[in-house]
This record gives sequence, structure tokens and C-alpha cells, in this order.
Amino acid sequence: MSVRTPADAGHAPNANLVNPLASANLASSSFLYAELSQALLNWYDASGRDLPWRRTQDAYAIWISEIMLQQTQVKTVLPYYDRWLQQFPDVQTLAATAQQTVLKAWEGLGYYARARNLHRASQMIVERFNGEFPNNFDDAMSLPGIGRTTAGGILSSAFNLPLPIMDGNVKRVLARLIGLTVPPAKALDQLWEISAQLVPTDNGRDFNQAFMDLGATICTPKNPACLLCPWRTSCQAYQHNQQTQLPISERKKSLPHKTIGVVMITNNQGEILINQRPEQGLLGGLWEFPSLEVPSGRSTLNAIKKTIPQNFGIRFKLPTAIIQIEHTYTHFKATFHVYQADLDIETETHRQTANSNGAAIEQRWIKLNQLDQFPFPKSHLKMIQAFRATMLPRD
DNA sequence: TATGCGTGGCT
DNA sequence: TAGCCAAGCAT
Repeated sequence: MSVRTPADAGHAPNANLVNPLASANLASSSFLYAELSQALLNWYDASGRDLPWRRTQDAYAIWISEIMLQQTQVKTVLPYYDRWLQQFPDVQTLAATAQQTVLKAWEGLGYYARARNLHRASQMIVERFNGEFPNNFDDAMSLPGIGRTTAGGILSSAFNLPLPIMDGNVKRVLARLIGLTVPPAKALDQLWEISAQLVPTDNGRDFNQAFMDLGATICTPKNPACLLCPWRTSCQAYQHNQQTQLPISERKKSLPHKTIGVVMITNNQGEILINQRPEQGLLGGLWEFPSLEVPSGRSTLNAIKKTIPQNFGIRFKLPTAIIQIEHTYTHFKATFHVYQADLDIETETHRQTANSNGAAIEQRWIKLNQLDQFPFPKSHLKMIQAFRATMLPRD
């Protein structure tokens, strides 16, 4: 007899996949959990990775690493982590820093709400928790940017608490271990329960790190190294040679495409016009060059010439094409058509205008050598590079 | 519960 | 090489 979770309803199960752990009474399997946990800890002693945030028990440093590692690979995080701790060695330093400086340190890492939340949370820690990162689950969860997995990751690593985690690695490992016949997103309650059962009460620190290492180095999305896996004799996917079919993935929707017109406007003072994006939403708080989305079928150049002067209170001379840039975001693709134009006249003197959505934006003329003081999205960093190569050729 | 939110590594 | 996916969270 098998137990069906409500999440299974409406999803066609693959009859070739078996799911004994999922259909067993979880509480009666505690002996199996203990064996699995110990086997993983033994593997970790011999084969775990040496990562910088494992060399410290400073909750602040561990917190920073956990936030940076959200949806971001270890290799990408390493240089940012080192630089960050140099620049902001403790929570008081971070709390006392201007948000723009924090965003600049995060520039290029993506998901910029993480940086804004880190900054806000640091100020909350100073005010509410006397400058010490909280050592309990509820207080940690009260901080912006910290959800259940990140709280478990930080508190297990810093204070050795036996709290479960549920990141992409754990989902994949468990889906294979139990032969999960639905996408992990449809069985999260069940997976959390197993993760919680597996964490040893006396060694949450090493166990959670080992769990993620197993997923990152052995139980990888493609070509898992099953022969090196400490769980292979218990793994339903391995036993039935289904490790490449699991976990079952959700069908991805194809991304819509947008055309973005951009103008890099310069004046005769050696300055260039930039504006700050609204705090909320995509690339919030970062700076960019005046831009607009071009409706399909319309001329990018005409759209720029009509709309940018209205939004920014300026007029410019005939724009020149500099470069086209392709960029893929999380939920759409974009082609940037980038132009340069000389300022004609400034029709308004104020520096606070509205974009096409009506949201207030700040705009500034800055010297070209000040560009590296402002946080820009990756796409605009490429524009700066192209601008320098085109407009300021070296001789 | 579904969607918005960046960028880069890897195959 | 185009697409998948990464130590998820907020709403």
C-alpha cells in the first residue's frame, strides 16, 4: 500500500519509478536516517570541500556567504566574499555604510534585493540584537532576505544547531534517494520532513555542509558520480538506473523578448547623463543610461528621439549607434540598441523627473571618470566599455 | 501557490 | 551552443 500526498493529485506519475521511502511510514525509518547521516558525515570527513566560510564560526561572515550563495555558484561567490569581508568586516561597519556603496560591492552578482536586504538587516541587528547575529531560528527568520533554508544554513554552521535546509542540492539528492515521482516543488513538505529527520542533533554544522557538498560534487544535475556516493546502496534512482531522469523537472516557459533603446548623452563639460532605477523591482537602486522599451514594430531611434527628451527635460543632437547587446534576465530576454548623442539644450533644470511608468527617478550629470563610483547592471557595464572604446580611443 | 528577481558556469 | 540550473526569498 502506498501513501499519496495531496501534491500528487493531478500529476501523472511515472509507473516505472518506485518510491519506497516516500511511501513508507517516515517515523519508523529513523534507524535508516541515522545510518545515512553517519555515512554522509564519514564521506564529508574524507571528501568535503575546503571553503573559506567553513574556516570561521563568525555568524556575520557565515550570513554573508549564505546570502551570496543563494542561486549563485560557489565559484562566482568566492571573490565577492573575500572583497566584502575586507570592505565590511563586521555588522556595525555594514550598517553604517551608504546603500550605494553596498550595491557597488554587490555589482555584477545579481539579485540585488539580496544586497538591499543585507544592508537593512545589518541595521536591524545593530538596533534590535545589540550588533550580534541572532542565535535562534525565529529571530533569524525575522530578518529580511532570510528564509527557512538560509536560517537553517547560518544557524547550523555558526551555532551547530540541528536545523534542516532545502536548497537545490538537497532537493535533487533527496528526489533521487527516494525515487520521487513528482517535481520536488510538488513535494516540499515531504522533503523538508526527510531533511529534518536526517540532521543529527549533535552535528547540524557538518551534516548540512556535507549534504550540499554531496549535491554539488557527486549528485550533480548531469553525469552524477554515483560510484563515489556514500548513499548509492540506499538510492532508489541508482538502484533502478534512473539518476539521469530524476528529479523530474517542471516544464519551463520560453522567455519573451524585449527591445530596449539606450542613449548615452554627453555634454560639453565632459559629463554623461545617468539615472537611478526605482528602489523596488528589477535592478532596484542601480544606475543606468536613459533607456526605454521599444514597442515591437517601432523604430528604436524614433522612439528614443521622441520619448527620452520628454522624460529627462533635455534635447540632444542626432544619435550615433555604438553597439548592440544581448542579455538574458530571469524572465525575459533583451536586446539593447545603444546610441551616443551630444546634448543640445537642457529644457528643465530640475534633476527629479519621471520615467515612462510615472515613477520618480533621480538623474545626474557625472564626469566620465566618476562612472566607476556608481553601481550599474552588467548590461550597462558593457555599454561603458563600448563607449570608452568608441568615443575615447587610445592613441 | 505562482511569479518576479541577475548573472555566469557548465555541457 | 542554447538551454539548464545554481547554498532561495518576497509577495
